Amino acid sequence: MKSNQITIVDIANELKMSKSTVSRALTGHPNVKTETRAKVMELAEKLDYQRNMLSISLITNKTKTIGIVLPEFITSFFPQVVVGAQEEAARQGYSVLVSQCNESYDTEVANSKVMLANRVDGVMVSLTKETLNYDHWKAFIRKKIPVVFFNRVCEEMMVPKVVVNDYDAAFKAVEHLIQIGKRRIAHLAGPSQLVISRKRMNGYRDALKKYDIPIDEELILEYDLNLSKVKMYVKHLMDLDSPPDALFAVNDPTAIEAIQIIKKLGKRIPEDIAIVGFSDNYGSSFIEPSLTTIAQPVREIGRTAMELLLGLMDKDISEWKPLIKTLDAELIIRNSTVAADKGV
Amino acid sequence: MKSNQITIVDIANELKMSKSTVSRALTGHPNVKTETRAKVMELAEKLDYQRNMLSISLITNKTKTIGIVLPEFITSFFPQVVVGAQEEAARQGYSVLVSQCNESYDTEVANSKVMLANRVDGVMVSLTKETLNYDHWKAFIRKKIPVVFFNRVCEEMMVPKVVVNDYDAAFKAVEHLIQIGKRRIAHLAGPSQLVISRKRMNGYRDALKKYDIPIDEELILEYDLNLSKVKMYVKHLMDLDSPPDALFAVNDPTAIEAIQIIKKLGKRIPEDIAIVGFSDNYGSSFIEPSLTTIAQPVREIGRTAMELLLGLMDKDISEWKPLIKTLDAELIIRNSTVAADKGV
DNA sequence: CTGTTAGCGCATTCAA
DNA sequence: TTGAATGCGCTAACAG
Repeated sequence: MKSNQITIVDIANELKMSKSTVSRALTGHPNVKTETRAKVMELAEKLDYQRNMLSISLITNKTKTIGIVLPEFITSFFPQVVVGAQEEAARQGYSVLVSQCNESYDTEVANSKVMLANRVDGVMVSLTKETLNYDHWKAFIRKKIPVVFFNRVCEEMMVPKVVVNDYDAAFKAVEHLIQIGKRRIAHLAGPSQLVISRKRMNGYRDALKKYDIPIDEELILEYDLNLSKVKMYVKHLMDLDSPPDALFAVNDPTAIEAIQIIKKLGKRIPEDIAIVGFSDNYGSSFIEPSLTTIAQPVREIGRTAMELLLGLMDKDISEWKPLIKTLDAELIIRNSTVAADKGV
Repeated sequence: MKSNQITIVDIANELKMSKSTVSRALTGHPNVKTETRAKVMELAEKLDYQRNMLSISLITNKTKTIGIVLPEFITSFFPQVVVGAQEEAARQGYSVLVSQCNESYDTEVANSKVMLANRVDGVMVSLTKETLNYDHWKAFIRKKIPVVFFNRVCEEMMVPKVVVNDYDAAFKAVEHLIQIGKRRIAHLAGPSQLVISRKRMNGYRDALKKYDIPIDEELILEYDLNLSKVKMYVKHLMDLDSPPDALFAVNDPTAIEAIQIIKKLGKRIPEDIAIVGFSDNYGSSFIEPSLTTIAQPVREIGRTAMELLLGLMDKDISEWKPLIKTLDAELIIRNSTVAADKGV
């Protein structure tokens, strides 16, 4: 079926010249008379000619499109990453195909197929919390399509990754809790298949060790990031014979949920229990008490991952270096750990 | 440049049959011997063959891709709409190309060109707050590419649109403020070029009229949705000789900002001033006091818009009906208008 | 049921 | 500097 859009042929006919000349004029080829080029450009403009990327892609075997596959789209984190990534992509003349997986492994696999079918030039991936098998991403490497992971990365694949210093940040967060005098620090951790969960957990453990605080496994709960379960875990912790005096949550949505539950329980934050989150999501600054958390350079993560990915574009697969970029995340101290005295 | 991916030719050669047979087998054409099809499918599976959508699109002149152009990606609203839209698209075998405009008209125009170059089969659009000229979208109609607007719609274009009953919802919100005894109700409105701003404004005005409350233009401020300016507007209102006893904000981010400022000013909410927002964004339920607002069926908006758009796909342009779907938005009453008595 | 041929829109050889 | 011819990977029309 013929397209109903303007093509090079239309321009060529109108101008009574060959398609190849028109093509050359349009693509900025040097061997075209200035006058000819001007005529072509003018008519193209007038007819609102738009290059058909499909045919160009078919020939060049490049689509100038990057796939971005995300675990979810609900928290403010991933959309912001996309903004950074898209900015960098646009700057280098690339479009972006975004898809989110509702934290489902099956959807992730399906989305990876969509990316392949659309012949993206590369993919930027953050894994779902369910993902344990990486064959669908390894297939990209086999087909020489570059993959860059960010945030939720795959450890066993030797490809570039962009992460924040989760370990250090978690360490600092817990150290902060210790420094304000807390000793029974609970950790509501993420699922252990996620590297970030494990790193944050390690930071937590090592901070306690450094200050010779015995690690009480009773205070460490691993959960699947399903927010509706936070209530159960928090209640469980608060019902312990010796309840925690602080809580380090794996992320902000979890911490925010916990704050609301703890307030309903009639406990004071931070006096009875101090709380720290991770990511500085929207809302963390105005929940009461405001949440002490770790701020991640969100857009920067997207921009960097895209930069790394596009950097692989013209290189042979043998030159792909599994560079791991670690960006700094910072502790932001707010009222959930250090109460401000302000009149209400 | 040859692709380094498996093609139909590879399979045909290996199996010593014609490309057309392989193609037919792969696409589920009826006229293929079961045995032949089985052989092809098996080898395709084994070689991890992936159909090249580019060439198919070039032939069929359909990309099975829908563009979604958004004004921003920061508030939780638009990403959620995308989730709904993407679900429906996937259900019907379509991919989605998402781009956001940072509320910039120029970026919107640029993004529309990207969509054209990528030959999307249709676009789902919500305008930036700057957009006053719609030529770039009219060009789509001229090229027979269907356009559906949602949320921030273009009134002068006769295409399908998905909106919520902004007028009614605003009316109900203000009526609610009146019913709890407020009389000097201010409105921090959105830019008047946005239809939603005007509709919400009209709902506000008509509610006051219905209850014979004189409209005080002093209490109506139009602003550009730049949150950093909320402080100025709120202070201005509170400094009036006769300050407002209620505030209807054009959206939740604005209302949340206002709440924080008013609290710092030492005023009580809702006693001194009650506040209502619009959209029920993330955070509105846990800011203190929790925000009375209008809940929009966010995913439903995305799903419906995509449905409308895909519904136009096989139809001739003459059959495109400028159907306007209006979804219901509901008032959610929280503590920013009706204080709950709870011990702290 | 299977093979052959043409062509989608364009960039890119090779000739002129 | 320009034109003619080839083909990217695939589907569809036409034969056999």
